[in-house]
Amino acid sequence: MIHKQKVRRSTRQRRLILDAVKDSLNHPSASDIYATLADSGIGIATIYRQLSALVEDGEIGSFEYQGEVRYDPIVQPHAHIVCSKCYKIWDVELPKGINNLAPRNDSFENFDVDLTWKGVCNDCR
Amino acid sequence: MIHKQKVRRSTRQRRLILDAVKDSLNHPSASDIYATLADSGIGIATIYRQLSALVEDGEIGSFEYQGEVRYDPIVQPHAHIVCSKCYKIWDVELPKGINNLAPRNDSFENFDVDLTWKGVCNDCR
DNA sequence: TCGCTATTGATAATGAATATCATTATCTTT
DNA sequence: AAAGATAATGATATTCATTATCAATAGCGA
Repeated sequence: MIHKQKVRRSTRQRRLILDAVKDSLNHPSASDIYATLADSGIGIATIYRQLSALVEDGEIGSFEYQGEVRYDPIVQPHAHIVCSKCYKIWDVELPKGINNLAPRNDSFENFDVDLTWKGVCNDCR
Repeated sequence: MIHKQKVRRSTRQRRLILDAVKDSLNHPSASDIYATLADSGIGIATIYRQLSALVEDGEIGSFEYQGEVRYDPIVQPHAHIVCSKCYKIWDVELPKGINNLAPRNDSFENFDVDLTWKGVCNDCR
């Protein structure tokens, strides 16, 4: 065998963190999740560790924005639109056929796209 | 008058930092530029301050990647393609007509797009 | 229940970026 | 060219997000 697959255990902490992300609406950061689960007694290190693990396991999505990692209950590919004033984030769908527009050639195999529209939202105008 | 426009002064440090970014090929971070200009005696705080100022003035571009801000000699809109293994970055052109695919509606005015393709480059396979 | 080891929580450590502040250098006006 | 106003600098302290360390705990298979 090449790789001993490390078994992922189901812990109270992991279940709570996954639920918190799945129930979220605002693309929370690690410290947002920590705040949400404040009365659970979960340590901040565990928050970071499990969020990374959940992303690695494909249970949640992630992207970086404004100097921190944001987590996303939606794992299906989609785009974001952000306000340059208030920094709020919305989900929007990826343009149809975007993958046909990828710079496909022999030397690069692409399998993912990160797309963010930037503008000023209604509230900020 | 509404705003007293603060005049930007031309300093030796600003010129060197701008030149370093303009001459760069690898989307350098602030500490990359600091290393490049090591024997100039420029302090790290000035590196950060001027890089931000240059972006604000539209002299250079910037984007965040892997937990740090990267600077870009190209200010014209373009996309990036990154390798998920070695984390190298290449410039690619934006798909033609990408702006027509923006989710344009009354409540949001968008004027910029951030597009990154992710995959595995030739060297990493 | 036992034993192995993945996971946790507290906390130290790292790294990027910003704030502070006395000193220096630019630029405009004389 | 000199003076005055103030933007910019450099050293360094500080903040903030994230990761590393490690002894103690708790899943899970035998």
